Amino acid sequence: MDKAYDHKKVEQRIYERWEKSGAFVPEVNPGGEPFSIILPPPNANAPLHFGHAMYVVEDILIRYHRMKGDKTLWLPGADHAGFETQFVYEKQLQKEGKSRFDFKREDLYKNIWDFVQANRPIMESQLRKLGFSLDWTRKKFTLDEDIVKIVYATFKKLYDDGLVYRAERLVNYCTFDGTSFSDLEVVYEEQKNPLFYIKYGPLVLATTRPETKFGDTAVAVHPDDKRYQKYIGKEIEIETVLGKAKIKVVGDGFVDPNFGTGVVKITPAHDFDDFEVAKRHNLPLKQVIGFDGKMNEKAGKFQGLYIKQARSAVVEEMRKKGLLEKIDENYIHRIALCYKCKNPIEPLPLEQWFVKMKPLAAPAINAIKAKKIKMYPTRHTQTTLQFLENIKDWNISRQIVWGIRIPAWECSDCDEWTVTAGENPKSCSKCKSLIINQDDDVFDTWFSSSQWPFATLMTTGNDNDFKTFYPTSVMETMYDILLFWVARMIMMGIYKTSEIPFKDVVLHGMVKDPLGKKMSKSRGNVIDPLELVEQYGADSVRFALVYGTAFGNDQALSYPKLQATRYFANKIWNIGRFIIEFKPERYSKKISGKDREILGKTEDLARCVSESIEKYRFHDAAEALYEFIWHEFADKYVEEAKTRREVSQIVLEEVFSTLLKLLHPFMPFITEEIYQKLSPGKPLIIEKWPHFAKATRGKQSFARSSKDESANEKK
RNA sequence: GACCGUUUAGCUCAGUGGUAGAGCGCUUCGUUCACAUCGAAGAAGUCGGGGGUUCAAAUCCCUCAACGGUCACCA
Repeated sequence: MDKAYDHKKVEQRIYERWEKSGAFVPEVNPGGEPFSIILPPPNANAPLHFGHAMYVVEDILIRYHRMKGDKTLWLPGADHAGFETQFVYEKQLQKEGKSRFDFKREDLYKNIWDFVQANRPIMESQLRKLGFSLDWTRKKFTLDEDIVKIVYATFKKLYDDGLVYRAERLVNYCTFDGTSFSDLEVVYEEQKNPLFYIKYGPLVLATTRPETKFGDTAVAVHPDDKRYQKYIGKEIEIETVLGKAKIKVVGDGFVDPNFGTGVVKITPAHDFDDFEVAKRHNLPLKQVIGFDGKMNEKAGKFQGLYIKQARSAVVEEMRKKGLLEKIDENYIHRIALCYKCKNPIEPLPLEQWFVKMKPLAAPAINAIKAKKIKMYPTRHTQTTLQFLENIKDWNISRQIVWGIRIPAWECSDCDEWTVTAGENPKSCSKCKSLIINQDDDVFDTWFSSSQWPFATLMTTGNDNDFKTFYPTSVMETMYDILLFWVARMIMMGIYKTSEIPFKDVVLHGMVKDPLGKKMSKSRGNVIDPLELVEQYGADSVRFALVYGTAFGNDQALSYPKLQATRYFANKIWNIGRFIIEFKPERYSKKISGKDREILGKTEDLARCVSESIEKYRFHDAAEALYEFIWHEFADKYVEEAKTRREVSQIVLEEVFSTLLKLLHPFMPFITEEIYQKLSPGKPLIIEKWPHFAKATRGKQSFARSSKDESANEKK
């Protein structure tokens, strides 16, 4: 054996051997209890980031259960990541001086498809380099034909059940990206913007958006506001930048008499509140901003100006006409931004497909409250319930091409929609007209993702997989997509299969840069996990991510910690070297008190590690392993063994072999490599998990209790 | 505005009622015999502030503060 551990000589060779031997497929334990995790599918278009490296905790669970003899499945996949991927692709087009509008729909789709197919293998090889024991024979892609078929069928079922409807509503529209978004994809930012006080005939009102005034169809005041009661229900004459006009005054409780002047302009086509007010008072919708982000013909001479230009132009005109009473320059409010390009989101009226969420949320709420689905750390339960209890209908239409095209056709004769489970309809389902056109839009990528657990297991090619592995045991991902993904999987899973999609939701924290800042491309502080794997070895990176931070908390990437875990790997290597290569002459077959003691403590460690893994307290397990292997086994037992007259090689090897097994889920490569040298034959990955008696030793953590005992010994 | 998280040794962080811990850093010593990627010893903390419960609080309760985050339609 080399004097120091060299991961570069080991990792790839070991991984290939595991994969070829079939160790990753559940059939390796045919008689065991099912244990399954569906890997959150990484975006197919991009290399992995540090969040993905945190999937190491899934590998720990999988390897632990595999060694325990469970029929264990970890199913990998890739996500087409609709808008995200198209966005990346469009950036690339931009560099070439092109835009998506230079291509026909089919060509653009084909190009992105090729782009994704070229990138996907990178991501998959990276998962291998991290040592993840995924069953590659069952890998799925969100655009696989059989997956798409299931997504279509779900949409059809929702439609038939009256849970999907098409309606013209205000949607969150990004005029820069040219698509609408769901509420979750809107981010809010505090900004200081001028608040303009505008004269409306006899009234004055405050607004941040004077350019939308062409879309006003009323003015609202609070019904009890004495100042304005005489106007309610009447029309007032106002002078505008486009000349004289008449406008209705309505009384509505939503108006806060204490804000501004207590008068609000009602612009139903461009404001969510106003849209609701308009519904209550039967006010018309007047759209003055187009989907291109420019003022339309209803804005008169301001037509063609972008929103921001129009705002200053209108303000300037109002100033000239004396319509501007004052400007509050220090007004701070929150404005809606596109989560991706950070430009303002425009509320615009658009016909879209919506999913009625309340009926879907109710059973999900019940499942969580009844503890059929549990969350770790538990604090996330409240967040999820709060979201589900206040849920609104979900806009699932996206105006992009990269995704699953919505299987709905509009009749050009009767305007009725025909929805199918994917097949092309011959004619309109209502009037039988032959002239029908498919919706151009595609599904929100989360709509298909929400079906991932059952969609994958139904399409592995193995008919028993769904029956065997659904509901899955654990859904593990980062907490930032709890609402986007996990909550929706619960709802769609229960809707489609009448069963929960998974039992335990386990959520890891964010890996931040060494200064504790979130990694992001714009900040330029992104660290490639694979570079660290190259430098420190996969085992060290894995262990560093689990060790030293309570599971579920955010952590800053720490180079000292990576170095420490690499030293740890080297320490283990050298313990192995000592036991395997430096056999002194004085070994005996007698088992001494010291031997019995270390055997007992090792059993305690096995219990501690097992219990910690099952409670998703991976950091406890890692710390116990680190402490025991280094400071108990190596520093005390092995050191002392050098000076003893007689040493039991059997105990030495037995304990060490147990330690390798316990450590294997965390550091699979080095443990496998040493294990093969210690006892060539059966791969460690499918060895039996160490046995331990059920009895507990009290509440103290293992690491501490072992320390206390050694302190006592000295006395 | 509501909710959540964090606040413990110089740094990064464990620790949910019973005499304050780890890694890194620092000090001293040792070690040619598995490992200098080693070993032994040590210095270092009013556990954010204040109040309360308890025989006992870093840990439970109340309150305040700072930082981070999530959700919420206020023009």
